[in-house]
Amino acid sequence: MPERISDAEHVVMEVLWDESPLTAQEVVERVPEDRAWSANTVKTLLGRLLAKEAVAHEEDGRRYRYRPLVAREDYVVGESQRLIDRLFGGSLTPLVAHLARRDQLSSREIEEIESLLKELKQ
Amino acid sequence: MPERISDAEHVVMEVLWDESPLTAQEVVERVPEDRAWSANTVKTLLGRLLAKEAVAHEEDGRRYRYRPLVAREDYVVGESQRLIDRLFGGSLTPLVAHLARRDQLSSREIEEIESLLKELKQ
DNA sequence: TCCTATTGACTACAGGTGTAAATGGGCAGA
DNA sequence: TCTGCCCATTTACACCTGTAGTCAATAGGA
Repeated sequence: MPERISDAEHVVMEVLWDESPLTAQEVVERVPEDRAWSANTVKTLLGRLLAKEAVAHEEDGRRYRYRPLVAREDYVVGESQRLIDRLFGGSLTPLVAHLARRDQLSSREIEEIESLLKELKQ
Repeated sequence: MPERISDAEHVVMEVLWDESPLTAQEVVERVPEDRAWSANTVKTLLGRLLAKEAVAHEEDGRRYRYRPLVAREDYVVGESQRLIDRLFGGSLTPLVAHLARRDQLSSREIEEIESLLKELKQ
């Protein structure tokens, strides 16, 4: 059972999911600018992710290269399910209904979802 | 800009969304049993929700009656959007795709969503 | 009138989180 | 060999969160 990944840690995970393995320095460089984190902050987060066994590191000379242990897919599904359980009694339909009604769905999106569903029915 | 409502606070909000206004004691009685909170815990949460202006209270004799200031609809849409922004670049389609592929969608749900979308297209 | 139960306010406290500075070991250049 | 730099680890610290105990006021019963 992997421990929960916090918001800040998630940002680091996204970097590693996008490309890995990376050194701490490389992660620092790839963190979105709007975060404006110091290198130390990123290293702290990497350390915590190591402790949570969400990433692993392998030695590479005198540095480490980090790579994810948790699949993005699993994280994403887990978080989504958590939200849906908490807010919609576990069913996806009301979420779609909510967002759709709030005009969050363009007709392009509607069609995308429709064709997705058509595939699934087969 | 309302402050973020924590998980535990959200449980209290659900009670008040379901029925309000309620006294602190009544909220305590309606909190789901699996939480097993002491009355003090619930009162602390109510106090924090007051501070965050997520609920208001009006005097009623020597007690207060609490009622939500934040609409459930707003909270739900806000949290959903937050997740979708964080994980899916703001678009709902990949969320549906993910959950659907992971077999989270029964054929009944698929049909519900389909008919929902059909309505929206009109 | 005095005691007790109730109620809201205040305080507590450990663990998580966001953010980072201090520290210590090794390597490369002077 | 000394010195500064780079890297990972350790420590720090304030704030949030979950969970609850204590206190003071008050109202109702004895």
